[in-house]
Amino acid sequence: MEPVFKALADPVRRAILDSLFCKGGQRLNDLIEGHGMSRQAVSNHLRILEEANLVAVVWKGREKLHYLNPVPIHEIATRWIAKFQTGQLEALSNFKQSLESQEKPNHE
Amino acid sequence: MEPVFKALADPVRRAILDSLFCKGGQRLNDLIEGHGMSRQAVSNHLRILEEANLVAVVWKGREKLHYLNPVPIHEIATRWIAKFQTGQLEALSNFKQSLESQEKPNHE
DNA sequence: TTATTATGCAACCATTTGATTGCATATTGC
DNA sequence: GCAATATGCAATCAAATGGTTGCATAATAA
Repeated sequence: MEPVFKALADPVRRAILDSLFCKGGQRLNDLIEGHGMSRQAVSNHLRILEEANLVAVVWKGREKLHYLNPVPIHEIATRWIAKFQTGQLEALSNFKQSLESQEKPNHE
Repeated sequence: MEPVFKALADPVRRAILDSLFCKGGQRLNDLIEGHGMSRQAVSNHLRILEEANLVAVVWKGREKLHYLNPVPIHEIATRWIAKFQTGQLEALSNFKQSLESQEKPNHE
């Protein structure tokens, strides 16, 4: 889970995921276009995405085809974010309670 | 949105969010316990969480009370993650298609 | 075979990040 | 007022990050 959060923290990597979402099976050279950076820079980002299992690769001869793997994102959504969603009312309740008592502090 | 992703990338900050989810209104000194780091280190993390609007604060005298704000997490879920969820079948389709044609490359 | 294409690996560098320490400010309680 | 408490600000430093360049390897194409 940790590598997924780290991988998603970079806007270039999120853009790569967007690109792979729209069109799967792109090669490294395909993904370079539109990011204004060197091949190695994009390659490094792809490595981080692969290590987080966000991108799956298929070698076809000398070409490395990249595909978005949506599973880790789904897990973030269900295992981590969902927790805060269900508790949303409770958290807001905590917050509002404090606002109400804000004007008379230390009234014990 | 960018500051939210950055803020969520650090495990200490996610632990702080967990703690505030369980118990809202904690002070800085409360949040220090259990992380094994200095007050300033926790304070820096809290600043990043505040800048990402993930944590709301209420001053009460000399005490700064911290509350989880679940809204940015909800926005990540609906505006960013949801996109990949709806396209999950399509992404998997892309991936499987490539696996099927993997054994006979360059057959055009 | 030879040139071209697609990619990986390694070294290097600048910037950012995460943490610590020391000092300053403001509020509370005696 | 004065000590203790709660926090912020600034300087410093090590480590991680993001990028570039140069060279190496492997597969395709002429």
